[in-house]
Amino acid sequence: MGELDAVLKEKGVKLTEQRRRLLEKALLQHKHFSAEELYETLRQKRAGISRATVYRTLKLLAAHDVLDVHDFDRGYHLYESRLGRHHHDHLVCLKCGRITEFENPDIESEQEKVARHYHFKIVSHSHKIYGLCHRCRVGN
Amino acid sequence: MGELDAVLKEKGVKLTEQRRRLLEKALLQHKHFSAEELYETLRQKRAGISRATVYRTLKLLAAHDVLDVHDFDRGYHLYESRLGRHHHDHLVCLKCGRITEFENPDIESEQEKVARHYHFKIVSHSHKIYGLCHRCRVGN
DNA sequence: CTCACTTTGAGACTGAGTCTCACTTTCATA
DNA sequence: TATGAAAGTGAGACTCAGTCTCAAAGTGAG
Ligand SMILES: [Zn+2]
Ligand SMILES: [Zn+2]
Ligand SMILES: [Zn+2]
Ligand SMILES: [Zn+2]
Repeated sequence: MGELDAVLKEKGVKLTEQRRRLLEKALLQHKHFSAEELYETLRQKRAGISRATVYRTLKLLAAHDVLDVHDFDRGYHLYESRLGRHHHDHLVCLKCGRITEFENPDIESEQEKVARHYHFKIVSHSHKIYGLCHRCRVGN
Repeated sequence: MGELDAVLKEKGVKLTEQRRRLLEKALLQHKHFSAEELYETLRQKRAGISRATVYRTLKLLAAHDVLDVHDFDRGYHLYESRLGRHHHDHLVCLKCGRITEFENPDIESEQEKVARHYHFKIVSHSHKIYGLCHRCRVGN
């Protein structure tokens, strides 16, 4: 966590006690998680962090590129740590909800071509493919 | 509108008076619109359609592929008619909100490769590139 | 007609996320 | 160590897009 501490300090983000406790849990989650899930986990561990702080901190971390935020049409956001990970996009199963990650350099570079064509400066992008995953296809 | 009538009938969707009035307005919008915007327009024209019916009908039309629904991180959805249009994806300006459409066959076919690789059956996809549009870059 | 089925509207309700504001913590400077 | 401005926090009120309820109205086959 010392590394993270440094990363955040560099960005001018104070690592308060609440934020440290939140990060400890958030970074352990090896998959996508929601604000409410995280809040509930922290509440049960008596971590002493309010719902407001959970939402505020997740937003802050996302703004500083420590977390990615995803909207998979569930009515709430899912978060995912970016630390030590490559950019990737997602396949979302409409039946079981399973999320599969993929990386495709050709798509990434085509995007840049598109942006160049429109004189558009890319800041981020979101590419989601919805459908049926391997397991869910079988029954169809 | 006779064509649309046929399209809907075929899908088992009754074209009631309210739905017809909603479609009349929705299909005239040549750009992306929100449910509230549409409701407000209809209300001002005294079209006699409730908010509940607007939301219900938009959902119904989206389910039958008459409309596309987009989430551009505004906290509400935008809709767009699919009738007589090609599939396209979007560039979204973070500063002025402008939405630009693009079509890129290479990205589309790479997506299919990705899906094939994961034995995933694509139903739909959403590809959004966020950043600064041509006009907004100038000031930066 | 008639009866079952569908659609509609007014307004209550939901739920993720934000805001307020009094209180606490942090930290630079004295 | 003292001090005060600035930043962070918690409880709970609030927002607001979207959904639900249920009584009333429309539709349509027989
Ligand atoms: Zn990507
Ligand atoms: Zn991911
Ligand atoms: Zn596409
Ligand atoms: Zn579009």
